[in-house]
Amino acid sequence: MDRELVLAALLRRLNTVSGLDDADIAAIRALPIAVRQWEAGRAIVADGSRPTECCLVIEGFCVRAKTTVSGQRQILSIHIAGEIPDLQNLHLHRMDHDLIAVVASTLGFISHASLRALTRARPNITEVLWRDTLIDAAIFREWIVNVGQRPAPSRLAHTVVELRRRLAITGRAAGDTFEMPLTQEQIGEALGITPVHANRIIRQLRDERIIDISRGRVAVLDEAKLAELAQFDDRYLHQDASL
Amino acid sequence: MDRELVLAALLRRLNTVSGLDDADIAAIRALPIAVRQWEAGRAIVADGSRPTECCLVIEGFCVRAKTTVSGQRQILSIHIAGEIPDLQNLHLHRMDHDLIAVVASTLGFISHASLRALTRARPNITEVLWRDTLIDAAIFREWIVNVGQRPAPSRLAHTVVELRRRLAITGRAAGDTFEMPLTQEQIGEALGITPVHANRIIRQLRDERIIDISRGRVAVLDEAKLAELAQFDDRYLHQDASL
DNA sequence: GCCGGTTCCCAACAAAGGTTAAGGAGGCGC
DNA sequence: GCGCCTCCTTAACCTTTGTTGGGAACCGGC
Repeated sequence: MDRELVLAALLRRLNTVSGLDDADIAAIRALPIAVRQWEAGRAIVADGSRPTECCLVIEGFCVRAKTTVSGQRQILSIHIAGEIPDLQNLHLHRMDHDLIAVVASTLGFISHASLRALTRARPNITEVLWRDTLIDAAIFREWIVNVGQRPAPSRLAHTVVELRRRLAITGRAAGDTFEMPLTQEQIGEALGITPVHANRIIRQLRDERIIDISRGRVAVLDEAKLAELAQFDDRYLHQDASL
Repeated sequence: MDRELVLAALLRRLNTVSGLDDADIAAIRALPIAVRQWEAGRAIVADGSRPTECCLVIEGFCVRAKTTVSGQRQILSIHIAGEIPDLQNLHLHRMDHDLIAVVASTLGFISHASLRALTRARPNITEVLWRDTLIDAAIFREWIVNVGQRPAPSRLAHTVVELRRRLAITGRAAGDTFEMPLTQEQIGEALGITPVHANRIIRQLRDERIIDISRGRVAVLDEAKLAELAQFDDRYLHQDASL
């Protein structure tokens, strides 16, 4: 297993606050992680459940989503390798949304018990994990702005730029194309629009030669126009603790 | 000052996880809090700033909001007495949105230094504060669903029911009416619609005798129809740690 | 290679929400 | 009491997005 690679991705993300010493890093490396393969479309943690472990994305893509009483689904976030999308369960106990693998993925499961032991023993790690959940919340805030204020083409552009930026940190968005394995229906669920309208704006941005989204990949055709549309300000990602 | 009352509200909120012992409570009570009056409309913490203290709402109403490059504003959350709307700054350092008092308010400021000392000394308190920020994030998630999936009248209904529920916990929403001191423009900013459309749906819900919003107060006229519209499921508030 | 499902694509029409513009009510300072 | 300012209110018109219904392309399983 490329356990080393996974831990490296996780540690790089956590370490943006540069508060981890060697002993902290060793303790994280020593965490027992159960690696499992997950098939596309299968729920990892279901709304209403009370999980006893957290899920580290090793390879693949996951989304968090809520379904309303009337059956509409809203995607809340997209998660990539190196992230722990259900870290909040360490203190919230009951899921208020679903966590789903959108493509076949490799996942690592870490028991709450071992994470709690870690945070009790090492305050540095507690702060770093806490910070991680705070960045998660910052991304939710920007997602609210996206869905609440931007017209659909800008919404799509912003989401694409955010994902690209996050993938780039782990070296997965080199060049002008990167993976975004969502169907048009799922893109609609993320942006708060219908699949028909998602198709319309994807086509529109393709016709305007700004981005081309097809078969789970995004190709950036015009960097400048994309930036213009997305109005992306990366401060909310809190990548650099010194800024 | 009714410092006792304030601390009681704060402790009740934090204590939903029932993880605080007497020594923890004593330590929180011993926190140095600088009480200040704030005028309506004035920013408490501005986007881009690097605060050195957290703000406890003692009396009044605050909102968090983001302004896009093109000048549109989205309200992200509404905060009431007993809450600490900028607790995330303890680990994020730089604000990615504004915190604003929407009416004249009494605020208590607690230095990051004293909060950090507290969390370093008392792991229970760390977990409780961490949990508080996680509930904050859970409310953001529901806000995304609200803005992304519900039609405008349901959006308004949901927001009203959520605020009412949270006010009720602190005994501020007894009976059929409660305070919601937002202008129609601000209601629009919270729901992701224009002030004109906000006015339209407020009028509509008034005409249909469901709720009456005027002069900063909400009167619930028809409990059943309101519930029907809002489709409110309070699980996301995580009020009871045992569920 | 064929078949059945999913995904993508598209057009016509309907509905929700945005824009512009303007008048009226209420509160506050002088 | 007057004037100013903010907030509320409304109408007419326009744009974006949703709905319905269909067909084409792709993919995995047999």
